[in-house]
Amino acid sequence: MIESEIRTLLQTIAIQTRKNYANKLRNLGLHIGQELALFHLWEQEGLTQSQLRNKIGTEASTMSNMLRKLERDEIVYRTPDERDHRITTVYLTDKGKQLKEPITQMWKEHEQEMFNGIETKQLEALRSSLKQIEVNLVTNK
Amino acid sequence: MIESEIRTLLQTIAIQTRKNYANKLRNLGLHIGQELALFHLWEQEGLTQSQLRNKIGTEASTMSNMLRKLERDEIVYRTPDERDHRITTVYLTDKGKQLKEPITQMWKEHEQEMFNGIETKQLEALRSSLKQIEVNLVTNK
DNA sequence: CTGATACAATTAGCTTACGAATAAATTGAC
DNA sequence: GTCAATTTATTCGTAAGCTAATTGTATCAG
Repeated sequence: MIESEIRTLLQTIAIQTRKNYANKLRNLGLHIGQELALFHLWEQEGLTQSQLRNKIGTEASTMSNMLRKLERDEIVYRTPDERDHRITTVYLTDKGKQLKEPITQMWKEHEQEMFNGIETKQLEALRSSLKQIEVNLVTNK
Repeated sequence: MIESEIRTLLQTIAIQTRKNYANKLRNLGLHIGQELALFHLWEQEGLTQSQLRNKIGTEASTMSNMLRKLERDEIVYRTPDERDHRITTVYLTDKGKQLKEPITQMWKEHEQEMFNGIETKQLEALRSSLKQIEVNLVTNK
C-alpha cells in the first residue's frame, strides 16, 4: 500500500531529522525543541507562553518547563504582564539572539542534505502535497 | 524559500502525527514509540534488542528502558540467548499480539485523514520525493 | 459585592530519548 | 592460553512531552 509506505517514510524522515538536529543543537548548548521557541521569539519578541505554545503545538506544561530551563541558561527572560498578572511574557537575551544565526545555518544545512538531487518542479509538488496533509491534520483537531 | 517551507511543513506534520498517535495509543495502554517496537516484533518475533533498536533508529539505552516497561506491562517478554549471553531476545506475549489489530487500525485511520483529497498520481510523486529524502538523510549518517 | 467560572501558568508523575559510564560476555591477536 | 578490544545491555542524569491536579488571577452573572 502506497499510503502506508508514505506514512513510514514520513516517520523515518522525522526520526532522522530529530537525531540530526539533536546533534547539532548540542553543540550550541540547546536541546531539541528549544530551537522552535527561539525561532518564534526572534520572529516576534514579547510573546506570552500561551502564544508560544500554540505556535509550536505543545502543551502549557511543556512550555513552562522548557522556558524555565531556557531562563536558567540565560537564553530568555520572562516578565509578568502588567495588565493581567496571570500572563508572563517571554523575551530573548543577547545570548538568545545570538543563536539565530547558527540555528538558521543548521536548518539550511539540513535542507541542503534533504533535498539533494530533487528538482525544483518536484519540490513544488512536494510542497503542495504536504500543505494539503498539514491542512487535513490541523483542521481535523 | 520553498525549501524552508517544506522543512516547516514536515515538522508540523510530524508534531501533529505524534499528538494524534499519542492520544490513540493511550486508549490502548501504550506510549508513543512503543508501537514501532511492536510492529517489528509482529513482523518477526525473536529479534534481539540491538536488532530492534537498529530498525527503529533509537539508542540502546532507550530500547532497554522501553522494553523493561513493555515487559512489566506483560506486552513482551525477554529471554537470554543461549549461544551468546550478552544478547537478549524479545518476544510478544498474547497481549502484545492482540495489539496488532488496533495499532494497524490506528495507522489506517491516520492515513485516511492525512491523504484526504490527494489523488493517486500526487501520492506517487510524494512517495518518490520522500524516498529520495530518506535516502539522503540515512546514507549520509 | 460576591460567588461561580474561566484562564494562565506551574507542579507532580509518567515515558521516550539522549549521551556517558559501567558491567558482563565474547572475540581476536599474539 | 592470556590479555586487550569489541559487543550487548543496563544504569544514571538530563530534557521534551504528555495528563491531571493545583495555584493565582481575572471576569462575569446576579
